[in-house]
Amino acid sequence: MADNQAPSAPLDKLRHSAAHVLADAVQRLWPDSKLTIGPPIETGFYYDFDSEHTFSEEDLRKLEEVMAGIVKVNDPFVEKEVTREEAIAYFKERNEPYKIELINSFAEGSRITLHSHGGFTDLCRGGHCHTTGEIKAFKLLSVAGAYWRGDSKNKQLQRIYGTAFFAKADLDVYLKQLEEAEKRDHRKLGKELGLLAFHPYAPGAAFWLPKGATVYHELQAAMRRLLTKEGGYKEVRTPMLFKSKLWETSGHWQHYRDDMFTLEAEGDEYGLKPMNCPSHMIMFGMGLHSYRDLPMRMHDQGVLHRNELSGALSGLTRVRQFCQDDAHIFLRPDQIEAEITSLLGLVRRVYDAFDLGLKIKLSTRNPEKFLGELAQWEAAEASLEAALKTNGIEYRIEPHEAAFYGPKIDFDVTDALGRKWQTATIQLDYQIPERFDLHYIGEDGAKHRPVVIHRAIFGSFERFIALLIEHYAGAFPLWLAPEQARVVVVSDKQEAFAREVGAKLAAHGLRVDLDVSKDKLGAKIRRAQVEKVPYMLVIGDKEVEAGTVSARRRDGKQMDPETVEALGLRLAEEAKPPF
RNA sequence: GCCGAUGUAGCUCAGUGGUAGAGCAACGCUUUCGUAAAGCGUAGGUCGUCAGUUCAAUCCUGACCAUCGGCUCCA
Repeated sequence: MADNQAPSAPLDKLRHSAAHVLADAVQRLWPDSKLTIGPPIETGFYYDFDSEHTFSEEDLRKLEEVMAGIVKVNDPFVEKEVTREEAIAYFKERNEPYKIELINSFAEGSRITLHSHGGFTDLCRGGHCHTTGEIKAFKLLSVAGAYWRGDSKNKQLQRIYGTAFFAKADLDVYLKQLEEAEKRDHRKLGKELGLLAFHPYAPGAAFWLPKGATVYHELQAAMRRLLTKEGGYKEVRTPMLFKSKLWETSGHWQHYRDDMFTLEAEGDEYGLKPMNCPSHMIMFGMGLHSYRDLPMRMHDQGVLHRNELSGALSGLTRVRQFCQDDAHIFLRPDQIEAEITSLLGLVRRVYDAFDLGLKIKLSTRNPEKFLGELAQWEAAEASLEAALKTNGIEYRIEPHEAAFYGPKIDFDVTDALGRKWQTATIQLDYQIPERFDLHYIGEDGAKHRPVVIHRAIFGSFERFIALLIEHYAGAFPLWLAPEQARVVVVSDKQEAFAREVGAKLAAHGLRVDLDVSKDKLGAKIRRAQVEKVPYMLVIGDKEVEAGTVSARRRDGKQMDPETVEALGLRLAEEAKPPF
């Protein structure tokens, strides 16, 4: 814990204390286990161990029992300040090499403290509750692998995740939430609702079934319309496969090759594009551009491939083949701030339409992996930050998280299980125009270097759809619903009229299906509910006689009878994209 | 890629060292029914793949593939 921030919030203190109690329990049951670190996190806490013993799910239950015993004894947490030498001697005697490594990494003159409860002592900056007895409501959740100090070159440790709350009721609420969240998981719902599928022959690449493809296409069309009709963008299409020469020019060969799929043909090496930017640079470079034509905005929904590590793949949120709602904006340096401001507005507008919350971060230069001059980077970072500040946007800085070509503003959405996923991004790039030797003709008649903004609003359609499925729990708003209305007959006597109703609604551009199966009405209603169809139209003798329909909404609400024409107009209006 | 777990019928899941079951779905018949599951019947599986151990492997062992929880990495 020593190299982490000392917890300040009371709940963090409780959880940090729970991590100590866990470490105590682990060493009681498996004394050879070496301690490393164990901080509180947003949803609880974890502790990383280096142990000969492999922790299993059953072990977690045993550990919980031992922890409960420690809690019952109700020992106080006690702090003791020690010198570096004392600390090293203490952990040397206890054979705790990781703790010694931590102590050695502390800056000269650091205050070093030990925290104990009962007979257990850990190197720790502090931030505990008063006694172990306060940790009444806790649960160990899972075991995972984690590298020592977060570096994949280091030894892999075993991480035990847990959570703790002040009250049992709070813990129960949290566990219930986890359960509910699992029901929204896009992988589960994607299968159940027949939206998409995967196959072992194409790991990391989705099969979009008709229903899922509908959602995909609606989103593509909506974004295309927004950007080209209102945003001043032109849509382009570019090749997927390029000779290595391009990737050398773009810098991808040097910085991104491990993530690319490559192949050989006629002795030439090719790479499948992992991003659209290089193709757009080529396009810009094909013509001569006046300063009057800038900003020039190219939108591209092309297919991208990235050779992600097999263990990193995850449903739709992390795939090897995907499309972004990508665009590159070529502009003059004096246009940057206005463009960023308008992009921030665009992102807000789209996410508000979905009622999705965003976390915003400014990712700055990675000192190990960057192209170009330091001064330019600093200028780029400053202009992004200025735009955020002028627009009164709350953000946090993520050091070292920039792309290799420039700093960026990233936008995160949280999934059903509380994991954050990056979606929208706005990246400023002074490097790539340089590498592709791009220029425009200025007012002065001379050549000038444009700046490039890489940006995406949805991010990737795949990831965005995953988040939407979870956000709506599969119950898409009308404009995205694969099947917008279902006409259900009470008995097959009404089939002819039902077909007429279906055809009339379809004529309004609505996606309508008919259920004329022999099941009872209740079964048909249930099926439509389970499939989360937004509107059901039950057609019985009443409807046939009156020549009207009465829609049943997905939430169970029964609408007043109306003509099919009136309903069609109403639904068509509701089915318009919200941006 | 690494650590750990999982893989049985279209789906959800039982199960055993002596070559497998349930519910739902599918199909057939009966029922024509008013807002969340009608009844009966039929069919459906080289138990992820490939090796090995064994008289015998879906079960034990190993390798591989895929998926899941994390780590690393990232839209």
